[in-house]
Amino acid sequence: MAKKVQIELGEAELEVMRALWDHGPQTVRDVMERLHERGRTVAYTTVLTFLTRLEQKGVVASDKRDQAYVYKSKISRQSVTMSRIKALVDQLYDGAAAPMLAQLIENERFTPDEITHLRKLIDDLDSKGS
Amino acid sequence: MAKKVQIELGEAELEVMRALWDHGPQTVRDVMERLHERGRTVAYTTVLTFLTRLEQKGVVASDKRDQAYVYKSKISRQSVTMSRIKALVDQLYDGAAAPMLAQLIENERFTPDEITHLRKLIDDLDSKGS
DNA sequence: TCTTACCTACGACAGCGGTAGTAGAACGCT
DNA sequence: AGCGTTCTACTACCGCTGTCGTAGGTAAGA
Repeated sequence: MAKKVQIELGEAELEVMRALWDHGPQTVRDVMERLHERGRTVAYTTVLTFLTRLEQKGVVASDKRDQAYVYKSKISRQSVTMSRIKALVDQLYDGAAAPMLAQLIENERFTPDEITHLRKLIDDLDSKGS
Repeated sequence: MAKKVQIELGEAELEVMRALWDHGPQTVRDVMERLHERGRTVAYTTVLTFLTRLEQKGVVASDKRDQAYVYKSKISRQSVTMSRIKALVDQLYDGAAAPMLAQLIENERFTPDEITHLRKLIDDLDSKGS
């Protein structure tokens, strides 16, 4: 379970990953359309560049099918999220997650349902123990 | 209280901000020493560049005292944290904080004390309401 | 006064990420 | 066979960030 030392993804690259996470393996053209839907109207070759770089970084894989390559994500959204949060917590709180979590809880607005859900998550922590 | 639309800080810049947050207003040399203590052995002029850029970005202020300028942060650690988290949540979860929070709670290890504290925070949300 | 030490201003450079153009291969239609 | 469409490979460029070096000011000691 060796974690990549760092999964370094830019903002646009992340949106490409999202397209793959949300809609499964796709061609360059597919991904481009997803990005356009989300308001990022980039050129076809730009998307190609993104995917090529992501493949070099080892976070997506491609295989030729019919005319075009189909790209799929090799990493989970969760691993990226956690990696990012970890970086954040390290950079701002020396790795202590609790204070950041506290701040997050205090500053965000949650619906009653969400609150109930969060409480349940916290409760579950007890039984699990550290 | 209009927040900057975006507080865009690099990783090294963030460490400079931390030095200012943790130890108050300081000279270039002071900040450099803080960075060295934290294992970032950068040159004096590099720190100077950081502080100059941060001032251009409007997040630190300087005033001349004796020989050297003393720099101080103009923004709070909290605002930066929230801004970063917001970016993260937007980028990965379309702005829905709860799912990310949930993932964070599930993946991090907390001490019993921290759990108690977190529970209290959640409880307080109820009384406060949205 | 000359030297030394420290400070700031300015310029430079490389790597990365976002963005795209062009060239050339491959496929299909006429 | 020739043409248009589509795909990939390559190259390029700009702005930002991390990193310094050099040059020139100024204060303080020899």
